[in-house]
Amino acid sequence: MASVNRLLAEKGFEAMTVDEVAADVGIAKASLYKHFPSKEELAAAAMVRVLDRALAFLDQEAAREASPIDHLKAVARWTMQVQLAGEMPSLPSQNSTLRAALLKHRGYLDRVMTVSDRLGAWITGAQAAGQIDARLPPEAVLYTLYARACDPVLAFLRAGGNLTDEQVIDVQLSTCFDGLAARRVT
Amino acid sequence: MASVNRLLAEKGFEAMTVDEVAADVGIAKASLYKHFPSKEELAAAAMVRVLDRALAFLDQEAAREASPIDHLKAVARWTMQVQLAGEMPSLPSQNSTLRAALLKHRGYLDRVMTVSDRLGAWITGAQAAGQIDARLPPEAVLYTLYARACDPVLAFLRAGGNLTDEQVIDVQLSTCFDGLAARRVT
DNA sequence: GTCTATATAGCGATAGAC
DNA sequence: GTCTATCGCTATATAGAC
Repeated sequence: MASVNRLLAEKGFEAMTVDEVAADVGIAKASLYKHFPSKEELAAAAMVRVLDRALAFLDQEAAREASPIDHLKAVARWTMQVQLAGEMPSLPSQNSTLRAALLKHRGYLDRVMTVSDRLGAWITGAQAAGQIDARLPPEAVLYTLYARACDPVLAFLRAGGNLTDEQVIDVQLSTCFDGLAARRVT
Repeated sequence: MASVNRLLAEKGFEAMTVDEVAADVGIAKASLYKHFPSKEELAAAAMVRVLDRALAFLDQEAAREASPIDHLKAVARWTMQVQLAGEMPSLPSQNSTLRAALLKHRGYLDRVMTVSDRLGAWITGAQAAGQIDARLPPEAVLYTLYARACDPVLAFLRAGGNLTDEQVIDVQLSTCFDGLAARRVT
């Protein structure tokens, strides 16, 4: 599962081959197919796994005393940390066989819905409290947070070599919540 | 070339097949291979084409009387318009054979460098003028603008059905430059 | 330049022995 | 549950005639 996660993050679904996964795990391809009926199901299991990690983080975060926007920032930070650690399988926004398979996958859809509901509560809470721009559609905020999982800027900034991983995340957290434009009042 | 652009935007490099391109154009696959020596070169030509369109837009924009940040906003808007029009071939941030080919492709690299230089001038100009947050590394701003070309939020917001394409772009322009957090002073 | 036909290779998936 | 061996298909790329 960890191998799939890493390869999926590294190369994407189409470029990842089942042979590679099997080789990385150290078993035969046929053995892998005894556990997962298809490449799509294999990838879906990796997606479910990361969503379970996300749900566990949300539980932990909900127990913490903080304002809605601080919870959202913590979520964004966690998401980017997972991506930089190479453990975030990239979501297929493009049309693909994986996308079709995920849209029929109960376990995946249920988890996405649960995560979205819980983030949605923080988003509307933060908007009501004047912490998140109330003019933005809540879905736009939600999608923007999800997009932190596949933000290509993280890898580019890291590749630049001038910033530590934590600095990269701080920059992106600032860009995400405060924008590129200078703020007259901080 | 337009077919490649569209298919590349729709399905990505790995999922796009040369057969599809040939069928879409209405010629035989072998005929296509008389013009382009490989699938990578075919895709690279599409990338070069969109970069030339970008350079033409930068010329036009440079002739307009405006402050650096307004130029940058216009560029971001143009980029998102092209993406929503289905004419933006997605950049391969992941490892792939295309990425390797592009890194050896003079025409592509030259154009990327030229675009980056011209955007870079506006970025540092906007930072000096206090319009862009001066604490952000200029590369972070540059990469963030490039990332508008493959922002998955655009497609998700459009799929939601509640916003017109122009509204989607306005929301994302606001998110990009002003951030998710509410501004105390606008 | 365009076509038909084909070479070549890699991939997802399966058969069947142990 | 794991293996070796292989099927069937599709993809990139090429040969060679017109």
